[in-house]
Amino acid sequence: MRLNFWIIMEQLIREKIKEAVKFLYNSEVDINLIQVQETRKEFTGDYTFVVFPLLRFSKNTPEQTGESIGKWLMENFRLIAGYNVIKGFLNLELSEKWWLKEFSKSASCSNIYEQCLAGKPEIILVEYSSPNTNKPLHLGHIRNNLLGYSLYKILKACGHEVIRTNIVNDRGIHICKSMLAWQKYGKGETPESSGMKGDHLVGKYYVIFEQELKAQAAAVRKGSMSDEEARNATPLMAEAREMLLKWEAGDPVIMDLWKTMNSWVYRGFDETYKKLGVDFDKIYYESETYKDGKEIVLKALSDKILYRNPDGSIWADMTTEGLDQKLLLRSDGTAVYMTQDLGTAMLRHDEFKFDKCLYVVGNEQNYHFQILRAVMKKMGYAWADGIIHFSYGMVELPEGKMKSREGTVVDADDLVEEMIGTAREVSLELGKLENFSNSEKEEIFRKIGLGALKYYILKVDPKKNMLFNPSESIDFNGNTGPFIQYTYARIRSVIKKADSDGIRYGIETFEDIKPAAKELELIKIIHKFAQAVSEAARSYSPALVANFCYDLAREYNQFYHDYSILGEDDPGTRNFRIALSQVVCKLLEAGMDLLGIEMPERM
RNA sequence: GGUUCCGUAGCUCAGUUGGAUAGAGCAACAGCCUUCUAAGCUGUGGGUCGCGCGUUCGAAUCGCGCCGGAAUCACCA
Repeated sequence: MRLNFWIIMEQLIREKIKEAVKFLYNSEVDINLIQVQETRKEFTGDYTFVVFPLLRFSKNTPEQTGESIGKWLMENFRLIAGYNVIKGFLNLELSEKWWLKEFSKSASCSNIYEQCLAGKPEIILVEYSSPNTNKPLHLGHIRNNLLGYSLYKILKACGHEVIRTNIVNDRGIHICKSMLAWQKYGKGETPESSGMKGDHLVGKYYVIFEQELKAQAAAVRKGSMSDEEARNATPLMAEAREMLLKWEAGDPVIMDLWKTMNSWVYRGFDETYKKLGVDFDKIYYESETYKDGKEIVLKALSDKILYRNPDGSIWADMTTEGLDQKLLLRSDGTAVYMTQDLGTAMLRHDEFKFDKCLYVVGNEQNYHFQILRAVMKKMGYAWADGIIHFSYGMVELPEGKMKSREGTVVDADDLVEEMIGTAREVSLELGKLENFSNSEKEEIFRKIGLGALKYYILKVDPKKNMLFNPSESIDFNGNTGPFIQYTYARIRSVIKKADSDGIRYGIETFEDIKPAAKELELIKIIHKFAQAVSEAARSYSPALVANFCYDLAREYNQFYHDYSILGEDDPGTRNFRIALSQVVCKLLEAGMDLLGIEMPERM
């Protein structure tokens, strides 16, 4: 198995330098002192050796030391074709022939991810999406879904067995709120009768509940009552609590309503998931897992790992781990959020025996997951080490956080439609798709609109909060999804023309080619693909893949602009350029696929 | 107040385990379509990497202290 050769090469060079130091200065040097890195673009060379740490062995100036080592490498390491020393930096050049050979090897390699395989394959669960069934998905969920799906793709590309899961939060007081509002004010409205998407319809009644509650709270409010107290004192809230009790008791009327309204929501969610292109292997429902959680808690209580308060509530004392006391079961015996997460984790481990379980959940829940892992470890489940909270940042609007109560949420469906609409507008204005049918055009608009949205979100470092300004629409130029898609479509078009012109091309050894600077540059970037993907898998960051795709596309566009491909007279050079284009095309498609972005063949 | 995360160009963001003169895009300005797609390419301007101190040959990157922003500290999820 061939690993990433930038890294292998680096290792090789370091070993050679160790040899050089032994020969030249008669000292055994710790290999970790030998720093080799990629040469910065503005200097000539491929790898740079930083000589400063070795000065104490050479007892010479940085320049002299670099010069001596460079000379020795030239004579004793045939892959090095040249070197130069600038200040304390020794830049080493690999031979062009070597690069060309590597290029033809990768170009003819059938498994594009071959070099991404690193480390031993693991079983990894990825939990993402995790919606509530009382309101539709919004921009925050979009970031969650895209990150989760992309992580799945990236980890899988690196050879892991990855299972996508979703936990649906389908029980609790918030669900009862929308049910109650529908019961009281809904007049039997259904998705069919209203023409609304199921999740939006249910979300509408959740909002109605909140409005009604606010009005009632204002009416009952007296004296020094806090907002919270006033809300809890309303008749409406009392009704909601009563409904929750009935739900837990399995009241047939309530269960029926619950199932009906949930089914509306699921149909709505499915539509949104489908549009976003995300999918799951296994869906868990909180209404089914919270009971397992209770059992785990009760067992731990009898094992004296937990303790019971006089009021009957059950707690974990996490102060020894530097955390707080944590409630795991209410005094009335009902489950809290943590309870169901314990149950779900256990179920998942029983079912899949995962090495890692990745929770794609916003950074607002950092504390929750810290506790979850610590509690499970305290209970003696060693595999809890595999619980990893993939914590991502919030999507903020110019006026701050999105708040459903204040109506400042950006709805997922609306946003997707808007993006496709903008793609349509821009595309029609450019007028490049005239001989396409309407359905073909719509398919292209969809890919571009979604590509713009997905790339916009995934190119940002996941752990950072990001800003979305709805009044400035997402760009289609520059460092964007459509730019990369455009580059791809352009290459497709070149290859199509080569075919229709009857030009013969293929992957050869390219031994006689004298590559131009831009072409060599392209070859080098191409070979960073594996590095970007495996690094993205290691650090859980789709952004690395996104930024790699952009670099590659930009480099190709410059190359495309500077050189003629099909117009080139020399067949060997022409063939080489077509091969370069083909490989870039393949890598862009693969890289964007890791982000869940589809590529249009024309645009 | 405790804990965690963030602070890089007017705006949105990159910046590998510390390394050379800090990188893109957007916005502004100036060029380039009779030739494989101009959703592109080229150029110009724009920076005290929040502030200070320290660690060292070398700091946007590591440590400490401030300043500013966010999240969290529920018998909510």
